[in-house]
Amino acid sequence: MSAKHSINQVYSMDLSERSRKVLQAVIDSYIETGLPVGSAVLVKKYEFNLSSATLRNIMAELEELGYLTHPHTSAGRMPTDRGYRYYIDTIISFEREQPSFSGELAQAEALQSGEIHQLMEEASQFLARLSHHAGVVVAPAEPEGLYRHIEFVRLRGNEVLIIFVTNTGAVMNKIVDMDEAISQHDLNAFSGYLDEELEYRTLPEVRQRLLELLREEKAGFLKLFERAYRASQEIRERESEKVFIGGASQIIDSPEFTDIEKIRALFRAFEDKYKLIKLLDKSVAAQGIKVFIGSENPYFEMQDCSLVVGSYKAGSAIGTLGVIGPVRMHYKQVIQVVDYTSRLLSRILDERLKKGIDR
Amino acid sequence: MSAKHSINQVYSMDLSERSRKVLQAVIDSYIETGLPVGSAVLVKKYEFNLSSATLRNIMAELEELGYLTHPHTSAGRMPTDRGYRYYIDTIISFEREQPSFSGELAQAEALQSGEIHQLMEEASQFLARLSHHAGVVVAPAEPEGLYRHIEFVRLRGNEVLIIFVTNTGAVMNKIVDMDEAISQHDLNAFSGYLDEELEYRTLPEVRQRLLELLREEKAGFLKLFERAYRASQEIRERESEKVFIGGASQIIDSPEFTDIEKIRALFRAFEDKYKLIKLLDKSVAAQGIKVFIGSENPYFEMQDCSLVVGSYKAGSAIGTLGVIGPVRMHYKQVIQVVDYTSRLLSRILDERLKKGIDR
DNA sequence: TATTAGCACTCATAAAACATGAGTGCTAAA
DNA sequence: TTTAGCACTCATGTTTTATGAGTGCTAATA
Repeated sequence: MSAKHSINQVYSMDLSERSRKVLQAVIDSYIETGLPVGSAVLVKKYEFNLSSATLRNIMAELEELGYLTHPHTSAGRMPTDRGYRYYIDTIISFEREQPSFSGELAQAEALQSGEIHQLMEEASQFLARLSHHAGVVVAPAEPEGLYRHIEFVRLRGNEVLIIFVTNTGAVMNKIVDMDEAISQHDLNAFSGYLDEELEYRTLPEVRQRLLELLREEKAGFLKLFERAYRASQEIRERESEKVFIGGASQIIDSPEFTDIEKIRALFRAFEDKYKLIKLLDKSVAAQGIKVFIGSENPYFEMQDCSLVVGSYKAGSAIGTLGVIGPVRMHYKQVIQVVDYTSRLLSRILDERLKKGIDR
Repeated sequence: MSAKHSINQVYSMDLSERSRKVLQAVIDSYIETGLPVGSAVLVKKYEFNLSSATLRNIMAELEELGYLTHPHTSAGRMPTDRGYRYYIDTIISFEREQPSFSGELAQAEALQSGEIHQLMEEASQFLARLSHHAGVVVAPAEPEGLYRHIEFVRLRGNEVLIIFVTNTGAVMNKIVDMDEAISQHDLNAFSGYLDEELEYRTLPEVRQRLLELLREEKAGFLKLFERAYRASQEIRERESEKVFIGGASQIIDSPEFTDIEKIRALFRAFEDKYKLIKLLDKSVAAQGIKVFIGSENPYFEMQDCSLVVGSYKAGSAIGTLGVIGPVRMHYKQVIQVVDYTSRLLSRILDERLKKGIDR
């Protein structure tokens, strides 16, 4: 599914079928147990018709190629980041249908009626529950939907509350300070004017049009235009900052995080939402799922973690979501969960969107 | 400041001035270093003109009374929860003015213009930063402010978006499904009607009045009334569920939490926002700061923590806020921080409120 | 009577010594 | 090319052995 990291490494040829099977067995076993895998274990658990000595030779080979390591001489083998990479890129395969999730699906569908941010919050918990790791959902930079209505409410002489509404029912608001008092009557007139002017536009178009109108305007609502435009900018920034993290405590459950220092660093990173956003947003270039394994991770606070990222679309806007967990995670399952959730979320948002289209 | 736990214990009399000083010294030293305090340390660090032997006798006495313990025979003394309780109730004193915070104050003031939830989010981080523990802010069960405006936006035939606005600029919204189509024109008429009917009422009054109007209503807007009322209920529940936790990772820094199990339990508890709300809300009976020390804590997941809780008022509504940290915390400082923040937050909200009053 | 010096005793903690066994790499035979 | 065999390594766990901080108690002292 991911390509970036495999593109300039042609490793599919330099491994015999047998070696690949051994690598898979080692990784499978290690993912399952968390214990370094010795040659004897391979003989017992898997059906190679080979002796432990032969398997030792093969593993030594795989180690030379950088796919496995040794914690120390007398220990079994465990995968390196590179080993995991190979495993994901060329060994395991994915099926789309996930009948095992269907029980949980009903619950997710129930979200449909909720508020959009609540939906994302619950989606992050959904990810966490299914993956047994931390789930993250980042709201799209641009809220979904088309312009539907703008309302100005005068709070006090100079303070005016601006409310934007999209046809999907998203509500965004901002208090602005006008330099001079404006009557509610004038505000209503302006609102009506904008409703006609901006109807059915996407939000980027709205901002664009506001800017044009602002420039055309000779007098009258000049100040109001200017404030509305600025508000639309600020709202956009504010909305795009929303991150939802579910099941962060699951991280602690992983036996790999015995080291308090690592846990601390990780939770610090979780608190720095801005970084998280950048991390996820940067990660997702196109469609599909992308996996970052340990050291591949752009943020070094997270180099003990792996990251499985996907995207979902809300109309024209694109949001990101993913799972953060230890490097030793059940990639196949997690990738399927992320894939499933991203499509689920897209579908739910799509339905909301469709509802709004013919108002 | 707190009384609950000291009311039925008359311990102020049964301790000599000297014993009290020793208890204070032990607790001070323990809070500072985290190490059990031996008699020799007391001689060195504090100016009792007593030998270590005498201090040993006094400490043995304090132990008998239940204020101190021994981890083992050959270790120094450390406070029990009861010891901390005595310490807080009758030994330390608090000053209101906190010049050391003033540097941070400016930053907090800057919050004033932000959205209310962002304000609370930042307040939780403010608490965390100043206390070096986790900071929690719970939104008031009832949003501040008075009725200002209601807006109905038709999204699609049967779906209507209801937006409530208070005179403080709080915006709450909810999508409802009408059984039959209603024109935007009718919705506007209804909105105008409600604006006249509900102006300047508090939100509980609004709900009350809506219910009355609903009963009086023979026909016409009956269904709309009913939906508006139900929306107001649901919004209330939703709004009251907001909890903001800042600096949760600070918890991990405390050397007391070496035990991964404890950390995990705690973070689980943090994720269960509903419980947190109950915890804080139940804790604050009246004005003032309340302290829960270790086992005094109503939730056993948190019996290794202490809790310093305060309240703030937003108009007629009351919200809670506090700090959660290890039992060995710098109570004096933390109490001052919570006290300070609660008054700061009240003041900021009050100013917002005043602005709204003469619209 | 209150305080203190002195001393035997306790026990957590750290270091050292030792045993165990899982798992390896290598060699030589099959 | 595979495998049996064996010496070797080294993390992990256990036992042993100091070390010393800190106590409680007793008897001397002010």
